[in-house]
Amino acid sequence: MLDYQTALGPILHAIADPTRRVMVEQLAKGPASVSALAGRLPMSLQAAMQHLAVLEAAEVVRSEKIGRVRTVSLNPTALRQVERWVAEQKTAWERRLDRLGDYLGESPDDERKDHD
Amino acid sequence: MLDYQTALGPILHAIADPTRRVMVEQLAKGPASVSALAGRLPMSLQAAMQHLAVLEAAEVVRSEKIGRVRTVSLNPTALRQVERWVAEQKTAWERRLDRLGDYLGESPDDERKDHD
DNA sequence: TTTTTAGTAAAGCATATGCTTGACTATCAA
DNA sequence: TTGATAGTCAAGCATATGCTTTACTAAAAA
Repeated sequence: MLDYQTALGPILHAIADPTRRVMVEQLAKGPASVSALAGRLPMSLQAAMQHLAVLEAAEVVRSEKIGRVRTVSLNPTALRQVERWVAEQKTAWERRLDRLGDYLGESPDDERKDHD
Repeated sequence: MLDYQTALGPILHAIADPTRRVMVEQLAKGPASVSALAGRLPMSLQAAMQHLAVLEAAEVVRSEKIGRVRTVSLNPTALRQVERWVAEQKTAWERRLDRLGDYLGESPDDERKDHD
Protein backbone atom coordinates (compact mmCIF):
# COMPACT_ATOMS: atom_id res chain seq x y z
CA MET A 1 0.00 0.00 0.00
CA LEU A 2 1.51 3.24 -1.13
CA ASP A 3 0.91 6.73 0.07
CA TYR A 4 -1.94 8.09 -1.93
CA GLN A 5 -1.73 11.44 -0.37
CA THR A 6 1.25 13.41 0.72
CA ALA A 7 4.40 11.75 2.00
CA LEU A 8 4.72 11.23 5.72
CA GLY A 9 8.44 12.02 5.88
CA PRO A 10 8.11 15.56 4.56
CA ILE A 11 5.11 16.20 6.78
CA LEU A 12 6.99 15.14 9.89
CA HIS A 13 10.05 17.03 8.83
CA ALA A 14 7.91 20.12 8.30
CA ILE A 15 6.33 20.03 11.75
CA ALA A 16 9.55 19.05 13.51
CA ASP A 17 10.70 22.65 13.43
CA PRO A 18 9.47 24.84 16.31
CA THR A 19 8.93 27.88 14.11
CA ARG A 20 6.83 25.86 11.74
CA ARG A 21 4.85 24.36 14.60
CA VAL A 22 4.04 27.86 15.83
CA MET A 23 2.73 28.58 12.35
CA VAL A 24 0.64 25.42 12.30
CA GLU A 25 -0.73 26.23 15.74
CA GLN A 26 -1.73 29.66 14.56
CA LEU A 27 -3.27 28.29 11.39
CA ALA A 28 -5.26 25.74 13.35
CA LYS A 29 -7.19 28.70 14.69
CA GLY A 30 -7.84 29.96 11.20
CA PRO A 31 -6.24 31.14 7.95
CA ALA A 32 -3.73 33.95 8.04
CA SER A 33 -1.70 36.04 5.66
CA VAL A 34 2.02 35.53 5.20
CA SER A 35 2.83 38.68 7.13
CA ALA A 36 0.41 37.85 9.93
CA LEU A 37 2.20 34.53 10.31
CA ALA A 38 5.63 36.07 10.13
CA GLY A 39 4.64 38.95 12.38
CA ARG A 40 5.48 37.48 15.76
CA LEU A 41 8.45 35.42 14.73
CA PRO A 42 11.94 36.61 15.65
CA MET A 43 13.24 36.43 12.10
CA SER A 44 12.97 38.15 8.76
CA LEU A 45 9.88 37.85 6.61
CA GLN A 46 11.96 35.98 4.07
CA ALA A 47 12.99 33.39 6.61
CA ALA A 48 9.37 32.93 7.62
CA MET A 49 8.43 32.47 4.00
CA GLN A 50 11.02 29.79 3.60
CA HIS A 51 9.40 27.95 6.48
CA LEU A 52 6.04 28.42 4.85
CA ALA A 53 7.45 26.96 1.65
CA VAL A 54 8.48 23.84 3.56
CA LEU A 55 5.02 23.51 5.06
CA GLU A 56 3.41 23.99 1.69
CA ALA A 57 5.71 21.54 -0.09
CA ALA A 58 4.73 18.93 2.48
CA GLU A 59 1.09 19.91 1.94
CA VAL A 60 0.65 20.64 5.60
CA VAL A 61 -0.60 23.99 4.42
CA ARG A 62 -2.23 25.44 1.34
CA SER A 63 -2.31 29.02 0.17
CA GLU A 64 -4.03 31.28 -2.26
CA LYS A 65 -3.04 34.72 -3.34
CA ILE A 66 -5.70 37.35 -3.78
CA GLY A 67 -4.55 40.77 -4.77
CA ARG A 68 -1.24 41.20 -3.05
CA VAL A 69 -2.19 39.12 -0.04
CA ARG A 70 -1.48 35.42 0.18
CA THR A 71 -3.76 33.65 2.60
CA VAL A 72 -2.44 30.46 4.11
CA SER A 73 -4.60 27.76 5.63
CA LEU A 74 -4.05 24.43 7.29
CA ASN A 75 -4.58 21.18 5.42
CA PRO A 76 -5.86 18.82 8.10
CA THR A 77 -5.25 15.81 5.88
CA ALA A 78 -1.54 16.00 6.59
CA LEU A 79 -2.07 15.91 10.32
CA ARG A 80 -4.41 12.97 9.92
CA GLN A 81 -1.66 11.04 8.24
CA VAL A 82 0.64 11.63 11.15
CA GLU A 83 -2.09 10.52 13.49
CA ARG A 84 -2.63 7.38 11.47
CA TRP A 85 1.01 6.33 11.42
CA VAL A 86 1.37 6.92 15.14
CA ALA A 87 -1.80 4.96 15.82
CA GLU A 88 -0.49 2.06 13.75
CA GLN A 89 2.70 1.90 15.76
CA LYS A 90 0.82 2.05 19.01
CA THR A 91 -1.48 -0.70 17.84
CA ALA A 92 1.40 -2.97 16.92
CA TRP A 93 2.99 -2.23 20.28
CA GLU A 94 -0.14 -3.03 22.21
CA ARG A 95 -0.84 -6.19 20.32
CA ARG A 96 2.60 -7.37 21.21
CA LEU A 97 1.94 -6.64 24.85
CA ASP A 98 -1.30 -8.59 24.66
CA ARG A 99 0.42 -11.60 23.17
CA LEU A 100 3.10 -11.28 25.79
CA GLY A 101 0.44 -11.19 28.48
CA ASP A 102 -1.16 -14.36 27.18
CA TYR A 103 2.19 -16.05 26.92
CA LEU A 104 3.14 -15.19 30.43
CA GLY A 105 -0.02 -16.80 31.65
CA GLU A 106 -2.40 -14.96 33.83
CA SER A 107 0.20 -13.68 36.25
CA PRO A 108 -0.56 -10.01 36.80
CA ASP A 109 3.18 -9.65 36.78
CA ASP A 110 5.26 -6.85 35.36
CA GLU A 111 5.69 -5.21 31.96
CA ARG A 112 2.12 -4.16 31.29
CA LYS A 113 -0.18 -1.53 32.43
CA ASP A 114 -3.30 0.05 31.10
CA HIS A 115 -3.47 0.34 27.42
CA ASP A 116 -6.94 1.58 26.65
CA MET B 1 2.73 25.56 29.29
CA LEU B 2 6.02 23.78 28.92
CA ASP B 3 6.87 20.27 27.91
CA TYR B 4 7.13 18.17 30.96
CA GLN B 5 8.32 15.12 29.23
CA THR B 6 10.55 14.82 26.24
CA ALA B 7 10.61 17.59 23.68
CA LEU B 8 8.25 17.30 20.76
CA GLY B 9 10.66 18.81 18.24
CA PRO B 10 13.34 16.15 18.66
CA ILE B 11 10.73 13.40 18.61
CA LEU B 12 9.28 14.62 15.33
CA HIS B 13 12.71 15.16 13.89
CA ALA B 14 13.65 11.63 14.89
CA ILE B 15 10.67 10.00 13.19
CA ALA B 16 10.81 12.26 10.14
CA ASP B 17 13.61 10.14 8.72
CA PRO B 18 12.48 7.07 6.73
CA THR B 19 15.29 4.87 8.06
CA ARG B 20 14.35 5.74 11.60
CA ARG B 21 10.69 5.12 10.91
CA VAL B 22 11.56 1.64 9.68
CA MET B 23 13.34 1.11 12.99
CA VAL B 24 10.36 2.35 14.97
CA GLU B 25 8.04 0.14 12.95
CA GLN B 26 10.21 -2.85 13.69
CA LEU B 27 10.45 -1.97 17.36
CA ALA B 28 6.69 -1.58 17.61
CA LYS B 29 6.58 -5.33 17.07
CA GLY B 30 9.04 -5.90 19.86
CA PRO B 31 12.52 -5.12 21.16
CA ALA B 32 15.51 -5.87 18.98
CA SER B 33 19.27 -5.76 19.13
CA VAL B 34 21.29 -3.10 17.36
CA SER B 35 22.44 -5.52 14.71
CA ALA B 36 18.96 -6.93 14.18
CA LEU B 37 17.77 -3.39 13.60
CA ALA B 38 20.65 -2.54 11.32
CA GLY B 39 20.45 -5.88 9.54
CA ARG B 40 18.04 -5.03 6.76
CA LEU B 41 19.06 -1.47 6.22
CA PRO B 42 21.13 -0.55 3.15
CA MET B 43 23.85 1.16 5.15
CA SER B 44 26.71 0.44 7.50
CA LEU B 45 26.14 -0.64 11.07
CA GLN B 46 27.68 2.63 12.19
CA ALA B 47 25.22 4.66 10.19
CA ALA B 48 22.35 2.68 11.68
CA MET B 49 23.76 3.31 15.15
CA GLN B 50 23.81 7.01 14.49
CA HIS B 51 20.13 6.82 13.64
CA LEU B 52 19.54 4.88 16.81
CA ALA B 53 21.36 7.56 18.77
CA VAL B 54 18.96 10.16 17.36
CA LEU B 55 15.97 8.05 18.36
CA GLU B 56 17.38 7.51 21.80
CA ALA B 57 18.27 11.16 22.34
CA ALA B 58 14.67 12.03 21.54
CA GLU B 59 13.57 9.26 23.89
CA VAL B 60 11.56 7.60 21.18
CA VAL B 61 13.54 4.54 22.10
CA ARG B 62 15.31 3.15 25.13
CA SER B 63 18.06 0.59 25.28
CA GLU B 64 19.88 -1.62 27.68
CA LYS B 65 23.10 -3.47 27.17
CA ILE B 66 23.44 -6.97 28.50
CA GLY B 67 26.68 -8.74 27.81
CA ARG B 68 27.70 -7.56 24.41
CA VAL B 69 24.17 -7.16 23.13
CA ARG B 70 22.27 -3.91 23.35
CA THR B 71 18.55 -4.41 23.25
CA VAL B 72 16.50 -1.51 22.00
CA SER B 73 12.83 -1.01 22.70
CA LEU B 74 10.19 1.51 21.85
CA ASN B 75 9.13 4.16 24.33
CA PRO B 76 5.45 4.66 23.57
CA THR B 77 5.35 7.86 25.60
CA ALA B 78 7.08 9.71 22.78
CA LEU B 79 4.48 8.63 20.25
CA ARG B 80 1.73 9.64 22.61
CA GLN B 81 3.12 13.14 22.69
CA VAL B 82 2.99 13.36 18.95
CA GLU B 83 -0.56 12.11 19.04
CA ARG B 84 -1.47 14.69 21.61
CA TRP B 85 -0.06 17.65 19.72
CA VAL B 86 -1.74 16.56 16.51
CA ALA B 87 -5.03 16.08 18.32
CA GLU B 88 -4.77 19.56 19.79
CA GLN B 89 -4.31 21.11 16.38
CA LYS B 90 -7.18 19.16 14.94
CA THR B 91 -9.37 20.21 17.85
CA ALA B 92 -8.56 23.87 17.35
CA TRP B 93 -9.25 23.46 13.65
CA GLU B 94 -12.59 21.80 14.19
CA ARG B 95 -13.69 24.28 16.79
CA ARG B 96 -13.04 27.00 14.33
CA LEU B 97 -15.12 25.24 11.74
CA ASP B 98 -17.92 24.86 14.26
CA ARG B 99 -17.90 28.55 15.07
CA LEU B 100 -17.81 29.29 11.39
CA GLY B 101 -20.81 27.03 10.86
CA ASP B 102 -22.78 28.81 13.55
CA TYR B 103 -21.83 32.15 12.17
CA LEU B 104 -22.82 31.21 8.65
CA GLY B 105 -26.04 29.83 10.00
CA GLU B 106 -27.59 33.24 10.33
CA SER B 107 -25.51 35.77 8.48
CA PRO B 108 -24.58 35.54 4.84
CA ASP B 109 -21.19 34.81 3.38
CA ASP B 110 -17.72 35.88 4.50
CA GLU B 111 -15.23 33.70 6.25
CA ARG B 112 -13.25 35.75 8.64
CA LYS B 113 -12.84 36.48 12.25
CA ASP B 114 -9.83 38.44 13.37
CA HIS B 115 -6.48 37.36 12.23
CA ASP B 116 -4.30 40.10 13.69
C1' DT C 1 1.03 59.59 -9.88
C1' DT C 2 3.80 58.61 -6.11
C1' DT C 3 4.47 55.90 -2.13
C1' DT C 4 3.60 52.24 0.86
C1' DT C 5 2.65 47.59 1.61
C1' DA C 6 2.74 42.47 0.74
C1' DG C 7 5.13 39.26 -1.13
C1' DT C 8 9.23 37.06 -4.11
C1' DA C 9 13.77 35.77 -5.87
C1' DA C 10 18.34 34.78 -5.21
C1' DA C 11 22.92 34.65 -3.32
C1' DG C 12 25.84 33.75 0.57
C1' DC C 13 27.14 31.58 4.83
C1' DA C 14 27.39 28.89 9.19
C1' DT C 15 25.86 24.82 11.09
C1' DA C 16 23.55 20.33 11.04
C1' DT C 17 22.79 15.70 8.91
C1' DG C 18 23.62 11.21 6.88
C1' DC C 19 26.86 8.54 5.48
C1' DT C 20 31.53 6.42 4.94
C1' DT C 21 35.96 4.32 6.46
C1' DG C 22 39.32 3.03 9.89
C1' DA C 23 40.47 1.98 14.31
C1' DC C 24 39.31 -0.31 18.92
C1' DT C 25 37.00 -2.75 23.09
C1' DA C 26 34.37 -6.24 25.32
C1' DT C 27 32.13 -10.55 25.33
C1' DC C 28 31.17 -15.21 24.03
C1' DA C 29 32.60 -19.54 21.63
C1' DA C 30 35.84 -23.07 20.12
C1' DT D 1 43.87 -18.61 24.27
C1' DT D 2 42.40 -17.48 19.93
C1' DG D 3 39.04 -15.85 17.06
C1' DA D 4 34.60 -14.33 15.76
C1' DT D 5 30.76 -11.37 17.15
C1' DA D 6 28.32 -7.09 18.86
C1' DG D 7 28.94 -2.72 19.53
C1' DT D 8 31.55 1.90 19.89
C1' DC D 9 34.45 6.14 18.79
C1' DA D 10 35.98 9.39 15.74
C1' DA D 11 37.40 11.75 11.57
C1' DG D 12 36.08 13.24 7.08
C1' DC D 13 32.98 14.69 3.47
C1' DA D 14 28.93 15.95 0.56
C1' DT D 15 24.58 17.81 0.92
C1' DA D 16 20.71 19.99 3.36
C1' DT D 17 18.87 23.64 6.55
C1' DG D 18 17.95 28.07 8.60
C1' DC D 19 18.96 32.37 8.32
C1' DT D 20 20.66 36.85 6.46
C1' DT D 21 21.07 40.66 3.07
C1' DT D 22 20.18 42.76 -1.32
C1' DA D 23 17.46 43.31 -4.99
C1' DC D 24 12.64 43.40 -7.35
C1' DT D 25 7.45 43.27 -8.68
C1' DA D 26 2.65 44.08 -8.05
C1' DA D 27 -1.25 45.90 -5.78
C1' DA D 28 -3.37 49.24 -2.70
C1' DA D 29 -3.37 53.91 -0.56
C1' DA D 30 -2.44 58.78 -0.47
